[in-house]
Amino acid sequence: MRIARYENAQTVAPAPSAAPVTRRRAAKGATRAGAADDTARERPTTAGADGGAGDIARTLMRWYDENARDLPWRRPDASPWSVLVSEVMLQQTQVSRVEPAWKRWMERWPTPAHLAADPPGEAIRAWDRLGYPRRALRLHACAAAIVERHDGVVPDDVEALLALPGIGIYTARAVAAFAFRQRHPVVDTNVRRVVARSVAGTADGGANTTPADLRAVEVLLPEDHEEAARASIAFMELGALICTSRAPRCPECPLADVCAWRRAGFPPSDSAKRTQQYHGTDRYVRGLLMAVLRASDDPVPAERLDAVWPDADQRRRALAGLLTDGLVNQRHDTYTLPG
DNA sequence: GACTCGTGGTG
DNA sequence: TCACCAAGAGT
Repeated sequence: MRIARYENAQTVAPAPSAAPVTRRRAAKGATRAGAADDTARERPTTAGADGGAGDIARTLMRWYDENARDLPWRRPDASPWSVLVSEVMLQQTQVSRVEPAWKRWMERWPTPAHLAADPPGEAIRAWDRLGYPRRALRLHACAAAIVERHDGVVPDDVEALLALPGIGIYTARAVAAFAFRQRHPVVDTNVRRVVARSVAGTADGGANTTPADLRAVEVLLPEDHEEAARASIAFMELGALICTSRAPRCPECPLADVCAWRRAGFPPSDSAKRTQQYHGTDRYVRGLLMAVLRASDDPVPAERLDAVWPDADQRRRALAGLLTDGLVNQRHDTYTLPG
């Protein structure tokens, strides 16, 4: 795990303190020595005293059993295709926004062959406002590749998955682990953060998954494949629910007793946050153009696209980019989603 | 490795 | 309010 840089104190979550409810209990008076920190009582389990790697995974799995969200793509009857779709939708998009879109998507296109049989523009339209519509286009291309290369069956090995459009280092491993219950380190931003804090003692992980990250997580996984798959999703769930980027709930964390970041006094991160404005950017104008095209069943005249944004130069850049990306087709002076 | 690519939730 | 940030991938 790459050692994190330090960010300015402003963006760092305050070192977690006892919640009011724990204060009340403390006021009643804990007499046992060492019981003053009754935040420990709120933790369902604690990691083993030796702090071994296996203990972290097992502690996390026990915590996961009690605290995991009931998400449809995690259910035992979820198909590999449905898991793959969920993973692509979840790339940079919150669970709360993905869930309804995923349900509609799976009802309409229950297999790769169903999706591949429809034009890519329909995938882009159904993607609606999930963001990054190139993901929809790649997911459609992914379905077509699965049909062509794998007889419509989602492949179960990482290398074959990695070769599919829109499937990168994270998603390939996530599908192999969660859909096929294989033993692979699955490293996303949540896992990088959990391991950076609990093991390395730094506030956050790196921006991308490195081979070193994969090795650091691999040694934490149980040997058993099914248990490794459960541990992997438990790491992610802890990062999503407890060990969050902004306001971690350390008093509720099952790893609090072994957390290196906590032991070190919650040293801040110095990772430079890049100021990202959205409104008025080329990306924003792309979004405006795509919204018009998604909403129309007929070819859209250029004048209608011209109306979405006053800056003609910016409009032209955005539209050119969309054409280059294959998200938009041009016919004479009209535009459509790709057919 | 830095940069691009949407949209909305949140503290 | 507003800056951060959310299960990354591709170039």
